[in-house]
Amino acid sequence: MLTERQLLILKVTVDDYIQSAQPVGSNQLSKKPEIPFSPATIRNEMADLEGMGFLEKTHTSSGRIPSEKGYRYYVDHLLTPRPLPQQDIVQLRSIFEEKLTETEEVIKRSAMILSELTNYTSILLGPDVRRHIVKKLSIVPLTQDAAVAIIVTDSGHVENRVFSIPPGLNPSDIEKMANILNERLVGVSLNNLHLRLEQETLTILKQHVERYGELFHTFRQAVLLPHDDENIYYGGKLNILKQPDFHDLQKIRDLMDVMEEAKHIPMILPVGSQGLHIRIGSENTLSAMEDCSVITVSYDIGEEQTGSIAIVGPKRMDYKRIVSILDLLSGDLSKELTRIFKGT
Amino acid sequence: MLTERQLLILKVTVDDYIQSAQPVGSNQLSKKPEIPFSPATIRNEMADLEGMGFLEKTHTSSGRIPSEKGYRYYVDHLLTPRPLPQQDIVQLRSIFEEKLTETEEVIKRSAMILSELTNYTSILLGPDVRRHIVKKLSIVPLTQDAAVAIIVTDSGHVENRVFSIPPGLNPSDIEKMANILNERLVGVSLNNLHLRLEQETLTILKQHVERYGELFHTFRQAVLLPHDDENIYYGGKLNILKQPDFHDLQKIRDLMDVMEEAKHIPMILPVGSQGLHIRIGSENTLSAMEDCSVITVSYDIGEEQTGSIAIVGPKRMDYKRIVSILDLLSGDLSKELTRIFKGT
DNA sequence: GTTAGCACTCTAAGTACCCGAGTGCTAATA
DNA sequence: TATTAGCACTCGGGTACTTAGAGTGCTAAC
Repeated sequence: MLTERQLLILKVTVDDYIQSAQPVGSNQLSKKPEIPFSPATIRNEMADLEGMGFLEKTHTSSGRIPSEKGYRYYVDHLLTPRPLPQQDIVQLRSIFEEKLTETEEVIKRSAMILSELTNYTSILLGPDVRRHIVKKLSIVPLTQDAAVAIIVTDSGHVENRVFSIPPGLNPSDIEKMANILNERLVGVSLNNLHLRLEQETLTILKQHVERYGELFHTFRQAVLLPHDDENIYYGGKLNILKQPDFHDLQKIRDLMDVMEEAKHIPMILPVGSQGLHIRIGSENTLSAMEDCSVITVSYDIGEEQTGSIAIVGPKRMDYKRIVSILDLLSGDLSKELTRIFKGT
Repeated sequence: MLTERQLLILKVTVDDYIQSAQPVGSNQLSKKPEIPFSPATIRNEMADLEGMGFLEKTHTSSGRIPSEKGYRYYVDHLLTPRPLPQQDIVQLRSIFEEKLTETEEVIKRSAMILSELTNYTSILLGPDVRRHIVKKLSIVPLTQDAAVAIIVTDSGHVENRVFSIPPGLNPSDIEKMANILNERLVGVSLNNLHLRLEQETLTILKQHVERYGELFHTFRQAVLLPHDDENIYYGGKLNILKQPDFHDLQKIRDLMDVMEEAKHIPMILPVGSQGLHIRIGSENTLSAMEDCSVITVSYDIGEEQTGSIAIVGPKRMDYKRIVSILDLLSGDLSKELTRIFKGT
C-alpha cells in the first residue's frame, strides 16, 4: 500500500519531529543524507501521506507533523530498535547495584532511575499483594481498647492496622484468638483471607473465645480494608512540566490529577496483559491522556506474580529509546525480583 | 508612625489585592463604603505608604500592590481574624467524622480536607516516630537467608524491614535473638534503640547466640536505616497550578520539586517551634519559595509529642482565613490524636 | 487638610506590515 | 513516465504604530 519511498519519508518525518518538536518541511527533509530526493518530490509524497491520513499540517502552509495514525504505523512497522547506549545500560543497571533486600525498594528505585533516564513520568505497579501468602499473623495490644493486627506475607510484605477492642474483654482471649488465627490462616493468600476467616475460623473461635463476635467483627473490618494504592510507585511526576508539548496549565493539572488517582491506574496500566504495549493519544481510555502516549510492559516475580511498568509522555515520545529501555528493564527486574522473592 | 487613615488604606489595599489579584488604584478604593476619602487623598496616602515601603507599583502608572513589608505589617497588626463560616467548620470537622483508629489516617485525611478548604498546598508532619516506645519486636523468617524485622510502637506504628541472614545459621538462634531483643528493648524509644542495641543487648547476645556477630550486624543495619520521609503527608500538591500568581512553569517545577524533597521539609516546617507562624516571600529560607507564603502551626499528641501543619500558597494568600482554619484544626487535631494515642 | 482638575505615563489590545518558511501546481527535464 | 525546477500563494510570527483606559503626581481651589 505504501511505497518504499513513502515509508522512508514517513519514518524520517516522524523521527525528525520526535527529535525537534517542530513541523517538518520538505526542504529540511531533502537536506538529510538518507533522503536523496528533491523537495518537490518529497512534497508530492507528503501530500499523498497526508491524503492517507499519516501526516497532518498545523496550518495551510506549515510543515507536516505525524497524525495518530502516522505514529501508529511508525511504531507498528517502522520501529527499528537500536541497541541502547552503554551509558544508559550502566545507569539502568545501577538500580541493582546495592543488593536491596526488599521488592518495594527495588521498584521504588526503578521508578526513579527510569524517570531520570527517560525524562518522562514512570508508573510502576508492584506485584499484587492479594496473592501473597500469609506467613505469620500477630495481634499486639496497645492500650485497653486498641490493638494492632500485623500480617506478614511470604514476600516480606507487612500489612498492619489498628483496630479497637470491645471494652472489658479478657486479654487472654485476644491471645487465644491470635493463636487460632495463626493456626488456621498461615499459608492462605490474602485474597482468600476473608473467605477463610468466615468459614473455618469463625466456628473454632466460637468454641474457644468468649464474646468472639465483637472482637472478630472489628478485627475482620481492620484486615479487609484494602490499601489499594500502596503498591503504585511513581518517578518523575514533574517531568511533564519539562515537555514543550504541554503548555496548557489546565491540561497539565488534569493529567497529573488523573495519574495520581489510584482508581485510574487500571486504565493506564493494563493489569493482566503480558509483554509490551503502546497506546497513542486517543487510544488511551482516559480523556485527560488524549495528548499522551503510554508504553507499558509487564515483568515477572517468580512463576506466578507479575507487575507492570508504564512510561507516560507526549505523543511525540522517543518510542525507539523507551521500548529498548523497557525491554531491558523488564528482563532485569524479573530476574532480580524473582531472586529476592525466592531468597536465593 | 502610621496614621489611622494610612492603616485603614493599607489594610483595605491588601484585602482587595488578596481578593482580586489585581493592582489596586485610588479610584477603586474610594468606591468602597469603608473608605470615605476622595481618590486624591488616597493617592497622597498611598504615595506615602509607598515611600515607607509598604506598597509597590508594578509600573509607573499602575495601581499599588503590597510589598513584603506591607504583608508583614498586615499580618502583624491588621489581621482581624473573623470567625470561620459555619460551612467551613463543618467541612473541617468532617475529618473526625468516622472515628479513625490510626494517627496516620487522621493526618492523611486532614491534609486532604485542608487543601480542599484552602485551595493551597498542605503539608503535615506526623509526630516524630523516633520518640515512640517499642512495644514489641519480632523477627519473622521468610526464606533460608532472609527475615523481616518488625517493631511495633506504643502509638500503633509498625516499622518493618527485611534483612538477610548469614548462610548456615541455626534457625533457633534467630528465635533466641528475638527473645533477647524483646526482653531488653521493649520500653525503649526508637531514638535510643541503637544505643541500647550496642550496649546492653550485644553482651547478652554474645553469651547465648552462636555467630551473633553477623546476625546482629545485618539486623542492626536493617533497623537503623531511617525512613525519614514516611511521616510527611501532602494535600493538594497540584493546587499551585490553580493560582494565577504562578505562571512561570520553571518556577512551578522548582517549587514542587523542593516541597516533595524530604530533606527540605525542616526548612519549610520549623520542627521544634510552638504555635502559629507566618513566613512571607523571601522570609522563607528556600529560594524556590521566595514567591510563596507559608503559615505553620503545631499540634500536640499527648503531653510530649508534637506535629506540625503548613499551608503553602502565594504571598497574596488569604491570611485571615488560613489563620482561622489552622487555629481551629490545630486544636481539634490535638484533641483527637491525643485521644487515639491514649486509647480512651 | 482635602479635593477637583489636568497633564502625563504606561499597559494592553488592536491594526498594519513584512519576512520567511512552506505549500501546491505547472511546465520543463532526464 | 517519473522527477524536478520554478513560481505564485498562504500563513504565522515578529515589529512598529495607534488608541483606549486606568492610574498617577502635581497644582490650585475649596
